[in-house]
Amino acid sequence: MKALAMAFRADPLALAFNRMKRGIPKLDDVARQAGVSAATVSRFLNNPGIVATATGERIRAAIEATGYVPDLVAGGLASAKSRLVAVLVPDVAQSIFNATVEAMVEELSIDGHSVMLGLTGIENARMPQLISAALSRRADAIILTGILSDKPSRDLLIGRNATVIETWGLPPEPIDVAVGFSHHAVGADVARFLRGRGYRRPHLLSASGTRAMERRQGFIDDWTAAGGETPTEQMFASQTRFGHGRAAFRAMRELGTAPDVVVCSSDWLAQGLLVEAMAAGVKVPDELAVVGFGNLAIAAEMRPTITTVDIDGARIGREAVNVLRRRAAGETIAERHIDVGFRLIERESA
Amino acid sequence: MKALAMAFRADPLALAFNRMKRGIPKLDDVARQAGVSAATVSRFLNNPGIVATATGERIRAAIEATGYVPDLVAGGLASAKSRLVAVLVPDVAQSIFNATVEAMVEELSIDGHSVMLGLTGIENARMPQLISAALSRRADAIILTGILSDKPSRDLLIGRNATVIETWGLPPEPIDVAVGFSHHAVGADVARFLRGRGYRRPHLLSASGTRAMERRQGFIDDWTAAGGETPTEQMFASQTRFGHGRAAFRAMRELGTAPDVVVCSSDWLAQGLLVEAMAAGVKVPDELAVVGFGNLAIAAEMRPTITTVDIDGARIGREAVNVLRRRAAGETIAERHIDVGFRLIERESA
DNA sequence: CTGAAAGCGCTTACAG
DNA sequence: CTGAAAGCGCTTACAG
Repeated sequence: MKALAMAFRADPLALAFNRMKRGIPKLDDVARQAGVSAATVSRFLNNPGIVATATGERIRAAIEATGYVPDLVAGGLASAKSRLVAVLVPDVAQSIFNATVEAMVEELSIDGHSVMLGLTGIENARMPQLISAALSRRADAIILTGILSDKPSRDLLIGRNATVIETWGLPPEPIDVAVGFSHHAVGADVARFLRGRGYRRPHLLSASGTRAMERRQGFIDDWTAAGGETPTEQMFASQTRFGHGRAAFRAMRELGTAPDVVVCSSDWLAQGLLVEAMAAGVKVPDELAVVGFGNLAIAAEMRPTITTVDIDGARIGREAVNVLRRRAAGETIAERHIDVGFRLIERESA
Repeated sequence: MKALAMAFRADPLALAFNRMKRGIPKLDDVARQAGVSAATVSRFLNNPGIVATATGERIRAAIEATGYVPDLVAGGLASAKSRLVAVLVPDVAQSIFNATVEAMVEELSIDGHSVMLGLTGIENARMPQLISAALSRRADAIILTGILSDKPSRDLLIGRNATVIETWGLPPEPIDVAVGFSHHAVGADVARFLRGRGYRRPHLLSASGTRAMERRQGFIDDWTAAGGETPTEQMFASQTRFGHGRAAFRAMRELGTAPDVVVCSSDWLAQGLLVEAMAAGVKVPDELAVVGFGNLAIAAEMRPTITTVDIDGARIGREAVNVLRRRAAGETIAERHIDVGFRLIERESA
């Protein structure tokens, strides 16, 4: 059955025949049925208000009767608006960006936009191909997490005057608009908080990504500026998963000086650490305190609950889409940075 | 700058002017530059082998020189192939389907397909709109998780002879092809396993979704058929998250008869239960055993490690894409069901 | 408020 | 192996 359809594909006449047989109606069919021109049907579809009520009603009935579904591919070509937004994230399996993606997709679909999802992979290796794919599809906008560092891609996008929203960070020179927060400030805030709580020997557990590195630097800058010793630390190649936290716990125990608090670059790390500490009979936070990052659902649910930094990922997604909305409404966006901030959530683990 | 671009949009002449000014090259520009016809450039792009080597080289150089990026919207309209696949899942925030989505996106992008991501929401409420959107975009295929139960959508897809892959289940009558496993069999297997381990008073903790209900039924059928008492149980409205496991633990303690094992419909539930049990000083599995579902990363990382049912979500994604590949290669797919099976993973918690 | 017509940027059967 | 031409299904300025 499918093979048959494929065989037909090659020949336009056969294709037309095939469509007739299968009865996929097009705009013309609706127009004929309603006794109006194709132009009027198109207007009704895109801007019902400008069509006479009676005409509109006939068209509505014709659409219903024919089961017409507009061809957005053809529409996009004709109008130079794709109603498609590319969302590019590193991964989706277990990602801190998932709440952002979810919020974006929901907001965009309210506006009648579709989402083209691209996974850029570790270190954003596939970013250039995905940018190119987004341009190929004539995406109305590209939303990505992190900062676009690939120079050729940047130039391409700037050259095309593309709408690009960078999220989860505030680069000094965004391509277009950035929605995020200062990772450096997060690190500094955590340092200040821990100092206030009387901790003296922090140990940093970080993923090696750009953003985690900025938080780390923020912590170190603030901590040492206040006279603290340079913290001990451990780094992980890529993503920080639960398992790393466990491994880290063991490695930490072999350090010369025992830390009194561990600053983790994700709640997954913090969780892994916690589980391992409990299994080893180490009391948290009395013998070892733990701070996470992200305020994932688990942070509030673990025992002990995890002190962490809350990032409102869904809000980042909504703000990003909101920029697109304002643009679509003709507004010129003056700000190039939209800071959604963050909140340190004090719980039991530190 | 953006507002200016928008102002231009309305007028095609201005648009053409705008493009020239901004220099977005099209196929014709490449053809002119290479001294060949547009048809030949198109052929080179879609099937380099049928173009003479020297010609191809000139075209390649012209593409490079102009910075041409093909317009897949126009191409899609002309060829009736969108190279777009719609992937429809309930959510992406914390979903058991994420590994499947990830694998699909990666495999599809290898084939040069883009992914249109749709979130169907609780109870797949937005499924009909998303099906319609996918058809509007002329998606080459629609991959969805679960079974498509909405009758109008089913009819629409069947009427259009659409390529539809249903995943994570094996419905008796798939629309087209289904890739998944038997949830009933999972439940039965878990029952058999626990009986073999000597457990006598299972307690079922289930989400109310279709698939969880099938596993529950499979458990009950097998358990009672073997002479077991009908298990006690608790149900959750929608998704099963970590927090539910904690709440469930407390509720369970008020039951008349204390269960000796809890069968959870997800690893998140199991994890929540475990955390709460540990906090309450209840020993797992000696005083209370726990079984999860899904074999998420955390299942192997928790202390104690969680006995669960492994579903190879990534494989489901790959198999689904593989069906599309075989179709594209002209193969007729005889099987309507592709069973990827499951594995009970025996760990410490039960 | 509505219609006729041109055009969006490609692909592809046909003919050479 | 290559070109000329028709066509994919819409949108929209123009004219009424």
